[in-house]
Amino acid sequence: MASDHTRTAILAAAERLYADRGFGDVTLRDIVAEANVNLAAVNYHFGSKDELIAELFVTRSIATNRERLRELKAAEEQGGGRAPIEVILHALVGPTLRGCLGPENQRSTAARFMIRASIESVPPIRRIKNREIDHLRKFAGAMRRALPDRSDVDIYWGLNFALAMAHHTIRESERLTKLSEGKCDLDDVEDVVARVVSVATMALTAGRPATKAPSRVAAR
Amino acid sequence: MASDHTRTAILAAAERLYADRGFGDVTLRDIVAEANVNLAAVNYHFGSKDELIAELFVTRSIATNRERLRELKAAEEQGGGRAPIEVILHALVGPTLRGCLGPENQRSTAARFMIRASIESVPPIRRIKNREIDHLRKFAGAMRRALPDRSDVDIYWGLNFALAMAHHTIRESERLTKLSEGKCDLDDVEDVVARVVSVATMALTAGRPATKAPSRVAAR
DNA sequence: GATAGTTTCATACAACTGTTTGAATTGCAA
DNA sequence: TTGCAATTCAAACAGTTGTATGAAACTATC
Repeated sequence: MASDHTRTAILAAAERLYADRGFGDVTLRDIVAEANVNLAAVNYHFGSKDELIAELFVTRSIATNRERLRELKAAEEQGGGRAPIEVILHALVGPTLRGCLGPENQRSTAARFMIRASIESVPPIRRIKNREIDHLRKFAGAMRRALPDRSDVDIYWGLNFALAMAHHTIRESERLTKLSEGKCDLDDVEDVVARVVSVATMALTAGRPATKAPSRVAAR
Repeated sequence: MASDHTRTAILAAAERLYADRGFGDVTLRDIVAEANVNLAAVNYHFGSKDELIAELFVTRSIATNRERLRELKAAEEQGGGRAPIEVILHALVGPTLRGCLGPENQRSTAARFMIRASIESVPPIRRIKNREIDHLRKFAGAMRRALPDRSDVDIYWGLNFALAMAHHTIRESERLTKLSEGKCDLDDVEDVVARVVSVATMALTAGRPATKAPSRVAAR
């Protein structure tokens, strides 16, 4: 019962700070200062710093996965159990990209926190992270249904590359902007999503499905 | 002068530990224990922990970039100043992938350290990292020469996606193995390189070169 | 072999970490 | 109001961190 105000303030402050500065740099004292609560409040309400991080991660993890699965299910139901591969990939990378890119002021703290979590991987998060594999398997299943001719290996590689492009673009968005001298517009989120989905779709549909190596590259 | 033995031992131990466990978890005491030297030796030989990390990163950074550029230059000279895009991409992602994947025992500590550095980005490294942009620009230049019809934007996105796939595959290699139940063979490095190069090539060559969006994706 | 310069070593230091403690304060039910 | 539990708070705790110190052990030159 009670107001829960302190708990909430700690969660919000922690998420914001972790998202901005990473787990390594943020101390409990930083968090309680930002939240305007007493130092001991963290241990009182959460037990330990690790449990605070874990709660943060679990909450956001569930929310993100739910959003992705919602998009996926809607697409599959509409297609009678089989959604186009582009739409599946859209459901996979869209939510995260939309949350982490776009104009500065409308970027979701939650999404930025999740990116941090996927990068820095502190112990409390690493322990939980295995569940995500089950989540990804659902997408692999949908992709298999969309591309019944492709081998499992190709499906998993396509899934891997789709996540790679989405996450890397978010993580290195600053560098890409600088490298391209602003020519790559990271604020146009839907364009970014379209590019990632497009390339991932090509990766999954091009070449001959049967053979192991998807293409030959001149070595010399 | 002198033996330099201590210096070298510290560098080697630090690189190994950082590569394995990340910057956050490894203390100076871990390093000197692994190197069998006295605690004060680090500050004596390097000045500070940050300077040790910086020296490690600079050294490896130069070496990796030199290897990539060597492959690139050889290819361009052989092609009369214009190398095929596949070969350029091969030079870009090949060295890193070869160093970080493959059978456990032959993975290069240096490459794994660089991956850590590209992920955890501690302050001393962040300061140096800007130079890499100049290095990437050389690859962007080569890619532009290989694909004169492509817009700069597409070139940079292709470059970004190529690095994305390479780095993400290395970073999440364990998860990909687990997700695919071993079906994706991360030890077959040349297959991985071929896949990354193949997809990146498609990203750079498919669709119509002129328009901004490389392809349309069904939004519904 | 004495001397000067370099390198090692054990030890101490100050700063910071997450956590604990026990007393004060608050909120609410009887 | 009284009583009791939940919550807040300042202070201290024990552990770890990177760094500094000054004496000891080397190494090479004369």
